[in-house]
Amino acid sequence: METEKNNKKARARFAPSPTGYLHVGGIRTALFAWLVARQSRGVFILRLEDTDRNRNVPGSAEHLIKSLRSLGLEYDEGPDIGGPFAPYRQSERLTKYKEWAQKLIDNGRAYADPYTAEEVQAFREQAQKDKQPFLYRNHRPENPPTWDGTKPLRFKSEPKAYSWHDEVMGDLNTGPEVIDDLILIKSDGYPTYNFAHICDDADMEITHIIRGQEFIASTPNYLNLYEALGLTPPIMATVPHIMGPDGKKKLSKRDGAKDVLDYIKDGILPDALVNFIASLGWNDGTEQEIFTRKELIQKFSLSRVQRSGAKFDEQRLLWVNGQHIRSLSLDDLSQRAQSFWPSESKQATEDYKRQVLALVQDRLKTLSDLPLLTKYFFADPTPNWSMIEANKQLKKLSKDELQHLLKATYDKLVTTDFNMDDLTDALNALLAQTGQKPAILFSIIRFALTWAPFSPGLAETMLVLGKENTLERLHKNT
RNA sequence: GGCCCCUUCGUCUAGCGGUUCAGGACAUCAGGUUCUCAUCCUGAAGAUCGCGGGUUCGAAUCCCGCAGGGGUCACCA
Repeated sequence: METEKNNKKARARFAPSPTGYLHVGGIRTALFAWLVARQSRGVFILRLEDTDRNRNVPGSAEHLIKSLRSLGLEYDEGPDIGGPFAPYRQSERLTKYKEWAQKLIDNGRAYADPYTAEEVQAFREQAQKDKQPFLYRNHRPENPPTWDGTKPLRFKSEPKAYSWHDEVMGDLNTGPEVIDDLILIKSDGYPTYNFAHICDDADMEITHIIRGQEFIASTPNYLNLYEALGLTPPIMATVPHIMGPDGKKKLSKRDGAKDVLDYIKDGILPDALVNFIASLGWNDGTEQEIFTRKELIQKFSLSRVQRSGAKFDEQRLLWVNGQHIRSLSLDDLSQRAQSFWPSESKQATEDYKRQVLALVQDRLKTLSDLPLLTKYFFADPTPNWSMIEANKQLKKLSKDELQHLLKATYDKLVTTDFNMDDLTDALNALLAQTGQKPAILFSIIRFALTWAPFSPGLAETMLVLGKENTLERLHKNT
């Protein structure tokens, strides 16, 4: 059957329900749809599926929108920005669904459901007891009442076998036994997802539906509905779930699936998160692991998406993030780091911060590591001699001996020009002069300057701290 | 229970009948980079390709069973 229509401009939508925040599982279908749209220089659409009034959570639509923007998944049509097929909120499109429903009623393909919810529930329980799948159509009434909007409106299905192509899953087949009379419009007047998404996709000229695995079982029912409405189904792609820590069940909020905005707040770069999520279940067939956004748009293809679920691995996310941080220019990194500096840095100049940043760029796994890594560049560190006790080499020396080494360093540096070459020469000269191993001399100097468990190279650190500051800190510890 | 999908190192994966006693990446461990941490580089360990049958000169790759896992059978999406 057909493969991807990459040459044609896609209209791909992300259609979440505003029922909470977006986690990595949810963002993945958004990302894939976005990639398909951008790849074909087509259109990415956000549509809010808010037809279940009980599940809507106030504020979650705004949160969803913020999440998409934070990740750089900009949409071209959506509830807040409009577009040629507005509105993009299903609760504002009720008349559209009524029109589509009327077509089905007129063709004898929809009818009012005369049963009460309790009666249907009784049928369902009986089926379960008999270990049979529940099919409403086995109870389809012979002479249903006229639909007046107070009862659910059901689709009168025509059971048959289907084969169809899914961009991710390949060719799929089912028999007629899975086709049933779904509810099109609920008794509260709102359409079900099953009906609304088909109407909207048609109205909005959607070309690609990308959705989670849970919809695969109902796809034949949708195909039946498309036929009854005289519609050609869009290209469908079913992506597997991202798995929770146990590796078996899909990742859920219960497993602690984080809000994607929290990753950004924790210093994960949007490009890194996008790279990571894309490569959870997708690769381009080469050994490349790190992709820029541009490369993803070029290389992504639904047909190379994995059919099995993948476990979310935060370790790997951190590695991907580190790779992206390191590939950033200093300018770019400075921009992104702005809100992550420690409070001690308030007085520091931009230029000084840039110098510090250059030293720690290779050491950042996330931007939120910044305070831990840089504090001592902005405020005098507090001496902590227990760190010396814990050091295998230094604990062999007396405090006096250590202070002598610092004094010698001080004296040498007073007459040293603070540039990389002269500092390196001075340190080498001190090694010769004191007869100490680097493991002793450099360690004690590093402690005196930073009192931190780790820091960049000695000469670089002194250079950024500056001569005055370096001498002062050495002096303080003698 | 019916229907559908999935199953390669701990994890993410490459692999589409032979050049693979299965390649890469994360994580782990060891070594190198004048001190630490990190980066970077090198190396090690780690998968009887879920199991059992077939087809074939030859199978992780094709076919059939089985098992395990997942999804679904809502007036939720």
